[in-house]
Amino acid sequence: MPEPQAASPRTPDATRRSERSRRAIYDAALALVTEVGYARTTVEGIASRAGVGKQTIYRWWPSKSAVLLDAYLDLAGQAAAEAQDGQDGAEAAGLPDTGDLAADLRAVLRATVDELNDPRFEAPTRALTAEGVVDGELGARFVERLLEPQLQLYVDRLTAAREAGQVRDGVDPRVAVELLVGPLTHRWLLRTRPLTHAYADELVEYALHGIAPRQAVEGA
Amino acid sequence: MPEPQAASPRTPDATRRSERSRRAIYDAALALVTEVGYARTTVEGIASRAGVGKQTIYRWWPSKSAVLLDAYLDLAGQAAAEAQDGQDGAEAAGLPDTGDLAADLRAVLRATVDELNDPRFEAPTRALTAEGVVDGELGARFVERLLEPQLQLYVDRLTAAREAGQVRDGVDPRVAVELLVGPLTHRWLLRTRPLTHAYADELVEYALHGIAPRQAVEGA
Amino acid sequence: MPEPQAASPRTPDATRRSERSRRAIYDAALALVTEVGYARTTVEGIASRAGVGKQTIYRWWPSKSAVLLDAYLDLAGQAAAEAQDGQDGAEAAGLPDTGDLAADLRAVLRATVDELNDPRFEAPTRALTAEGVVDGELGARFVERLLEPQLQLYVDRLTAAREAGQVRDGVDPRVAVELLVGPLTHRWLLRTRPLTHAYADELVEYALHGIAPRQAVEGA
Amino acid sequence: MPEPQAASPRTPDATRRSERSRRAIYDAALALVTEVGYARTTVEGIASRAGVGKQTIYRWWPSKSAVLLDAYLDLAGQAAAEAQDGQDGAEAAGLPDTGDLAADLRAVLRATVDELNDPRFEAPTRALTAEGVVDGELGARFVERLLEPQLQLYVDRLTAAREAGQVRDGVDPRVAVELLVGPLTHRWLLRTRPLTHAYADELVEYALHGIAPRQAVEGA
DNA sequence: CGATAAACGAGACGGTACGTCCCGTCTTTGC
DNA sequence: GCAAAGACGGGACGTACCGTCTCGTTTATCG
Repeated sequence: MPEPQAASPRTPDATRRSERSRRAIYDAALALVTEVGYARTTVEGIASRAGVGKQTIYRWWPSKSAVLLDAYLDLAGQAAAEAQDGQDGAEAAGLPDTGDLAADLRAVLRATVDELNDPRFEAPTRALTAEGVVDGELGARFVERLLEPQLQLYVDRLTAAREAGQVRDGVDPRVAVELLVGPLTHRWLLRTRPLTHAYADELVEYALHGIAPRQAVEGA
Repeated sequence: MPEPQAASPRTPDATRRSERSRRAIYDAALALVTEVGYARTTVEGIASRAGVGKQTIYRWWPSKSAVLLDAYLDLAGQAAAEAQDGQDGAEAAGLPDTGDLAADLRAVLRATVDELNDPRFEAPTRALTAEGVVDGELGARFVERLLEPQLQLYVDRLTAAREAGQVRDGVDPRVAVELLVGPLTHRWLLRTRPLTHAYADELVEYALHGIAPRQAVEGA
Repeated sequence: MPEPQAASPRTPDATRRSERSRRAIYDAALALVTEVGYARTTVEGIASRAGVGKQTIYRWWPSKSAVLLDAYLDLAGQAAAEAQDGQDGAEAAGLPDTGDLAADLRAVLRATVDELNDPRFEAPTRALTAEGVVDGELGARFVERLLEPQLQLYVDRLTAAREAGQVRDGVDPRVAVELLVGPLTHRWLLRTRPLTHAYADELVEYALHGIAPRQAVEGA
Repeated sequence: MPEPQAASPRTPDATRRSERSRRAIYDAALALVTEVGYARTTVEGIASRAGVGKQTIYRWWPSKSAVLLDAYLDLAGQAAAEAQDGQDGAEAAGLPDTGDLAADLRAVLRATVDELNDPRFEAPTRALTAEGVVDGELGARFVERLLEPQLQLYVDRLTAAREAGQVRDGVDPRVAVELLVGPLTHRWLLRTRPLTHAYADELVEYALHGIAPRQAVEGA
């Protein structure tokens, strides 16, 4: 039953789309970005490596960066699904909550450090971030689809902590999150210093002091 | 063919360099990046706009990004010189030290916010940062020539504060700096939230709490 | 899979063919060639204009030129049928034979001039002729199906004239035909000079002199 | 001293043109047309075979057919120069004039037959003629640069013959030329019959009868 | 002060990739 | 089971820039 309402002139029919090609394009795009870098990755190269016509790429994506974004989201989705399997599965992808806020944050930030240092992720993540810095639209989608959901997990965990009295009233959890994540990102993006577990621990320590209730600090 | 002793063919004679062309190239590069964005700024476009032969660009710079970096450093240098004129001039570009650490940091961070929001700086800064994220070598030069000297000013101010007992012993000033600057950069680069004075103030508050001496907090 | 007795997969069943589509394809092909020229007429364009799937064209024709050839033969057939209605119909499409060879040939050549100048025919005739010049196979079909039958009419008329003593013995009627038709075609194809009735008359005069019996010329 | 008047915006500087590339392009174009035919000759193919950038072709010619036209004119020029060397040289490329008109024309038409049957010329000549049939502008240039000069030689020879009383007064030499050349072209382009010396001789015989003075025929 | 050599403006060159148009094939859906 | 629709792998289009390479033309020391 063809939907008569939708589908403007130049809009292809998504139901006929080749899954095979989509996968091949994702794989080729990620491989090329990793191997030769973003600037030297070309649509033509992706098409040729994926064994696909160029038009098949241009039919579904407007630009190289858009392809890479989807390829990356797909990769992140897979990685998340795998990680999920290691947990009990029921309560989805929340941050751990053992009651020990500092320990929980250290674990998560250390994991983030590891991921950022993982060569499998490094090239595409850098490429997309850089592209998003310059191309507002791509950046917005990147943030919306990937970054914000992740930050929201921190916000949730910190909100819980505040309700448990571990965080000072009046602290904006959003700002608190950025106090942790901002420096990490800064170091990684700008390569000013190596990104280590020790750095993650230090950040957690300073940030938690910064947002702790006054008496909590006193009692420590 | 008499071989002169010095200066191989590939090394142009910098003393004969046309200052006029250099300036025109900087201006054209910055203007184009601002007007059409980094990706659509081309060496050919810069040359044509500057009324300069392409070879004159390739003679002195290896790539588009290198031109832009120099153009940007030139711009930053001018801006710094102007800002300098407002100060007493003798003790160069140190951070203010009124004794009130929080107030000093708020002032500096607010100024940074203003600069990042200045459309005159935004496009080239984003362009160079993004390029540096992906191109390690350019990034390194960008950091070395521009970012590190600035961060060092913070480090100096915080070191002074620590000696004055306003910062907890054992706190790494470098990490403390990143606690302030990292979140700011994060917000600006990724455009997750608007960059305001209020945000700068909040960061200073939380960060200072985080690195304050225990008793200082207690006594507050 | 039950193999039906006749019609291999590659041979579609012509009895089920859609007459409606065939007509629409002919019309679209001729219209496009006339409007945008042969080179910019595409199979996709014909299909879309005819409201027909591309495969419907490829099912029945091997190439763009083959479609156009059939479309043209169809058009020529219609034109011939119309012209026929003006005659007594019984003796089909022979050249007129009033006994005055020169007058008969003038009439026919003038009619040919008019047809070649008819914008309805010009574009497709040029397109097919040009294609046939380069593509031997298409050219052969074009000649066999269209040109040769027409030239044969001239041959017949001239043979009759020779038997009536109006043409010198030993003259090859085929060559004589080309003496008339060749120059006409030459002028039309190569656009060296305008194609007029006067030119047709002149050709008839010279050619008839050329093939006349010696005494006939003497007696004239 | 740069000429300030000439050279509109997008007009390249012809004085800097690479003769090497021009030659390579001509050779590649002619070779490809001969080897794979006009339709399957591509600008990309010519460029690649000539070891030349595509832009170098598009800088100097607007289309594939224009390239081929120039390549062909070059070839024809060379061939003419070679042929010239065989003659006494002084009186350029006029048709022979031995006083025997029929013999002279037979010689020339036979040479034309040989050239049209020469595989070295066949493919490009067909290609250009066909293209000119469809593309009026190219056709006009082809006729002007190549065909008309040749036909003019015939016109000159026939005019001389008329003055010598070998051609009837009142005969238009131009039409007379087409009486000879038209049928030849017709047979060659449309491949209706093989193109032979005998055919050339027959054409000369009939055509000369057609344009002979009345008494001349009588006296023959 | 005039010679000379380097930097300059200009832009042609061999290339690579762009994003688009069609090719001819294949697959899905509906009549 | 043909037909409309159109996605697919592929090839070529004509354009934009790349970075290199001559060209004359300034320009600015040096002999």
